[in-house]
Amino acid sequence: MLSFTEENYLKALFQLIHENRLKSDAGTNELAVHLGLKPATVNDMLKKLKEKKLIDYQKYGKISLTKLGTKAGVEVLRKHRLWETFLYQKLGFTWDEVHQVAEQLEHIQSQKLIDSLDKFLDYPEFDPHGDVIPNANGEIKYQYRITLSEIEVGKKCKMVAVIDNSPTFLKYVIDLGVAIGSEIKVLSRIAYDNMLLIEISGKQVSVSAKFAENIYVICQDCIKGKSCKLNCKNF
Amino acid sequence: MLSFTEENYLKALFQLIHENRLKSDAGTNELAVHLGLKPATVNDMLKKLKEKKLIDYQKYGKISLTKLGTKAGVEVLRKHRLWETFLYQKLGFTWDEVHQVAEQLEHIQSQKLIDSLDKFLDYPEFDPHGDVIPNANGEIKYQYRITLSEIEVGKKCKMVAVIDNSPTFLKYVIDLGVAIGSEIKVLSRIAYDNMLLIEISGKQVSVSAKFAENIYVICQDCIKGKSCKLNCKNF
DNA sequence: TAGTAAAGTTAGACTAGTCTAACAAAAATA
DNA sequence: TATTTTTGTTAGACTAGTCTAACTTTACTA
Repeated sequence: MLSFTEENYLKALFQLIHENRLKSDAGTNELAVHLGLKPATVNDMLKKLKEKKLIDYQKYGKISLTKLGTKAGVEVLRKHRLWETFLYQKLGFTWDEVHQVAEQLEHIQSQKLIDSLDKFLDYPEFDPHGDVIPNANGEIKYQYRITLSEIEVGKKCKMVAVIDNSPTFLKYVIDLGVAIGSEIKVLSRIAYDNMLLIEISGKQVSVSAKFAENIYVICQDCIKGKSCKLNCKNF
Repeated sequence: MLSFTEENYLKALFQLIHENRLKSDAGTNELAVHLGLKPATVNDMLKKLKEKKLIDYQKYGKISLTKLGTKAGVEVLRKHRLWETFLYQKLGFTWDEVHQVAEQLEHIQSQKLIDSLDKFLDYPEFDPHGDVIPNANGEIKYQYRITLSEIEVGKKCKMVAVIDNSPTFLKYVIDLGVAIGSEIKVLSRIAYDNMLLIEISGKQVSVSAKFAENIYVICQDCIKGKSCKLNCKNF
């Protein structure tokens, strides 16, 4: 049985290693930032997780998950996303409210609970932020997708997910009138700082590069089901 | 913000003090037994709870809850019973499975969550074991009731709740074919050890005094809505 | 490639919650 | 009321998880 804390480390590692297509390993400092802890604290826990055969790790080396650790991390992620879906679909929570509560609910220990919840929600594929929900076997059907910042000027795309889950970001997204499923057209890009002028349901808005890097989309070809010319996948 | 542990102590104290009509205060050892901890451990926590003005307590004296402590204890009990109802009604858990999972769920911190859950369940009054669910203001409408062991030979009664929530007890109850709402007739009582011969839906069974003390019922007069001659109330 | 910056590690300390063992007070009872 | 039993308290120790401060290794860059 894993502790609340151990589960958080494994979930974080899984996300850093497997849900970020820019890299495929993790370091102590990076993990510390992700968890909001100090590197020294993380270092202690890494020894413990290695001892328990949940991670592979050598002093001063990079961190990777063992099969066992991966399984545990995915399981927590599955719980998190199922609870988010429950809160959103059944209890009327908004997009930006679900994450914080799911952070607590994901640690409830009961196989029957999570299986029943999955069934109750009719085996959802995506959570309210557009992220894939791992199935009961821990399998994840990743969706092909790129960030809004990678779309060429003049092209259309469809929003499928967000990266940043913070209430601040999500509230801003809602205010802009964008949601999962929205069609977005990139009208122009400012070379200096990569600000974008985009069109959403007829309205034109300027958004920062930071914003565009936190919105996942699928490209025009993917919308139409044509063969995709971009490297339109998560990893 | 109270810790997981503090919440457990306050819930336990509320139950010991207010949901047991035989007594109206609690002691260190008793609380330790209820929580499955050692008296020394409980003693330490009592000092902490007193410091936080959640309990009234003097060295070697009895323990009582302050207004603040009562409020917190009731809130945890409310959460526990709402979650039990959710698991039973929506996720298909059985009577004897809900308690253990609700022990974890009762500590999730989110006012919105519990209010939404209450609404989602259509403001239930009783949990699957027949216990009253405190409302959003912390008010509890206790039901008039006595234990099966107090019913006179020859009289009928109706089961409204169980005291013992352990899976062992609940499975036995199910096996006997009794459930909340069942009519029970007391046919005879053995003077030596207070064993009862009872009739449930036509069948006759012998049950121990211990069993009868863990079943809450309302008497014949209460079923018919007549004035109750027994002291047919919880406290 | 030498020096600096970044990343990672170690040692020592603290808190919350638990325990055991020894002791003290209160209650029960002979 | 004196003695025994029950109940409650204290002191000291342990674990998990966290921190700060000092140090070491690796990576970057001038």
